[in-house]
Amino acid sequence: MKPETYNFIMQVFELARLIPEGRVTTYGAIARALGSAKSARLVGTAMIHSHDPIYKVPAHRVVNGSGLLTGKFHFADPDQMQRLLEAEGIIIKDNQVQSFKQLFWNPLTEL
DNA sequence: AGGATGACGTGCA
DNA sequence: TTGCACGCCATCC
Repeated sequence: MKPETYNFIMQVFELARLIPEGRVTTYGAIARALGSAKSARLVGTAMIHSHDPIYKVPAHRVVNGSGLLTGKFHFADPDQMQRLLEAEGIIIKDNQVQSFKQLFWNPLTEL
């Protein structure tokens, strides 16, 4: 893996760790916060590497722009993402975060 | 080396 | 409002 990419992934991880409990953010928001607005997909790609617990990344708090749990199948157990969110008080229905707009944490305006 | 793929987002019908 | 096509760019095959 290229050094710059590794850096990018590290930045994604660091930002993701700042997401407050009970709040969620999106791949696009993280991409913009890191200055790569057009690379939202890379954030998703980066999150795949977050499965390792040494990174301590709350990957479950990152959803797509519609508040959908698109990455749930990348967890050890597909239901884990929803359970983790519900454990933080977030309501999930049909793979979608309820009151997403209120729970959304914008790294640009709230950091 | 080159094409397909994807934890995305936006625009348009 | 819902669905689909297209742009992005690192990774995978």
